[in-house]
Amino acid sequence: METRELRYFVAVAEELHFGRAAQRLGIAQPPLSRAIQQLERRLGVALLDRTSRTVALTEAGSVLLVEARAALDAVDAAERRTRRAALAATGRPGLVLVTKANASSELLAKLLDAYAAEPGAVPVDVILCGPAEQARLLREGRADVALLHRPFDSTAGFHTEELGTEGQVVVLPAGHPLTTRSHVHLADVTGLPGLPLPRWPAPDGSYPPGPGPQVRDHAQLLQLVALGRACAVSPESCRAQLHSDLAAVPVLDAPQVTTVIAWPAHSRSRAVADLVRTATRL
Amino acid sequence: METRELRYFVAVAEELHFGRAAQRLGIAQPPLSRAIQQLERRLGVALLDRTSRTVALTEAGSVLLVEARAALDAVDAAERRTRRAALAATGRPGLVLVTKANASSELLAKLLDAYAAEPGAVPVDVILCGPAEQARLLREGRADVALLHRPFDSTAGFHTEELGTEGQVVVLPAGHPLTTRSHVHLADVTGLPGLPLPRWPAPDGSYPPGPGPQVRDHAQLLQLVALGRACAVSPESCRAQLHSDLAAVPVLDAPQVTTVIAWPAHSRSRAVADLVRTATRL
DNA sequence: GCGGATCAATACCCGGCAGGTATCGCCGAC
DNA sequence: GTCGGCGATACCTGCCGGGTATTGATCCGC
Repeated sequence: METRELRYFVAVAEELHFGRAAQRLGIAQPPLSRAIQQLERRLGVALLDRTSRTVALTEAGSVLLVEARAALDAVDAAERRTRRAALAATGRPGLVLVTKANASSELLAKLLDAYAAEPGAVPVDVILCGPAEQARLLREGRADVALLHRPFDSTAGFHTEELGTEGQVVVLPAGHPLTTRSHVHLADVTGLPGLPLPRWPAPDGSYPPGPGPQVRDHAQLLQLVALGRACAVSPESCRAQLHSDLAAVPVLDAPQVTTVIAWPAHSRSRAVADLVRTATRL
Repeated sequence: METRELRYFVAVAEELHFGRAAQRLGIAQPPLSRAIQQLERRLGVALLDRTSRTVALTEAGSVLLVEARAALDAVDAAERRTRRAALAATGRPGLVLVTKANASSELLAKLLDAYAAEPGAVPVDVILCGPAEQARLLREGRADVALLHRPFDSTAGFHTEELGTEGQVVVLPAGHPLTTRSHVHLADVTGLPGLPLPRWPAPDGSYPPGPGPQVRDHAQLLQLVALGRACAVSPESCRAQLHSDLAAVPVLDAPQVTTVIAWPAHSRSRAVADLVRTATRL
């Protein structure tokens, strides 16, 4: 299978419409029809159920859609990492580290300091992004290493080392009745009147349905909490960033959050290895 | 980048010889030279240092070699999983589970029994293979789910659930002086006179240099121990398979072994999800 | 129920590119 | 110096990817 065929199939599978898919690919519709037919013939598998009016994925087709996206990601990552390696060899060999904005900032500062003190350290660019974006950047070869937080972030496809574990707290507007408690349970904070938990975007950028406000990052969320429009359950290290109008109370039965440093499974970079080693020694 | 180009590049990078690579690919040498030149031009990156007598990988080239292999694996896995999905839809929807021969057999039996009792269970084929082969089979789409053992097996690229943790024992010929001890430490069993630890094959099938005998699976290893040619440090669940001519003594400071159930990150199979759920409830 | 609209499939043509053969140019070995 | 091995170049050919025109089938409005 050639990547061209996979790209064509993904386009059709996503559009479920040969004409639109062809337009998106910048080719005419007949060659696209033919390419998909060839792909099906070579695989010996029906990928699409098509009537002359409608197109639907077969069971095998929906498997291929997922797998083809993964394979195309791998090809793109190969290209990008090769380009990065060439740059690193000739010019400025820098690392790109990606982490969630407002998360583990203390750990991050310690890590960057400790790594910078290592012999042979290279400059590290830090990218701050919304949750669930880190994995994509790392997978696409746009970043060399990431700080992820289990169980929120999936670490599938990466090598990881655990850096630390912490409990979670509920962040509330200062003066809320619960802030007098020394601790609470999850059941105490779900469904608080007027303080719903927020909705985070799914990996595809869409928001699940529900009552809470939509948030893209932690700063937004804290602002909404301060406004009395939401409450938040967050790792306790976020306490360092709370203003006086916010209060945090430990949630005893919330899952422990593990911060891990993650890098692509095939990284051959000396700098990444050094950074990881530094991180594990913190 | 097309998979054809990647395949060509991998062949040249592995052979470091255009003529032999072309032969391996079943094409003539000139088109291969041209294809690699095009690839380099499109990437804007030198991949190979070539004189008219010798070919060597550049830094970027060795990155691409690793990444290209991973990308080609992903493409092949996409093809195989699609074919499997088509078979499952039309014919006998079976699962393929792969595990190390002689490992976790009790757990495996319990898992298969429990899963078979689930409503909607499908037949499960079990593949037993040598260590480090499981990950390959799973990655290549030849198996749906695997039992892996951390820290021996890398779980990079898979979703996993932990099933249990156990200590390790040293397996010795019956009557060996150490068998009278209630426990030992790692230092006690490395470098035992005449009883070296064995050498396991690397992922590429080659053996590291060293004194111990080469083994491919656990049964071979136990046989060598019985013959007084080696000793073995293994998870304690292997005790169930020891004959009377072998003895096991706990090793206090050997790393804990965690058995995990692993499946490809993009699995959409209902049967895999059921099996995993069953496993976590054991 | 009929005509038009819509959409995938088919028919057919063209140009580019993958692949082949022949050859060159370079370099190391003897 | 000559020969042999190896990658690059030159040039040709046929296939295949892509284009336009058209058909055939289904849904929809009236």
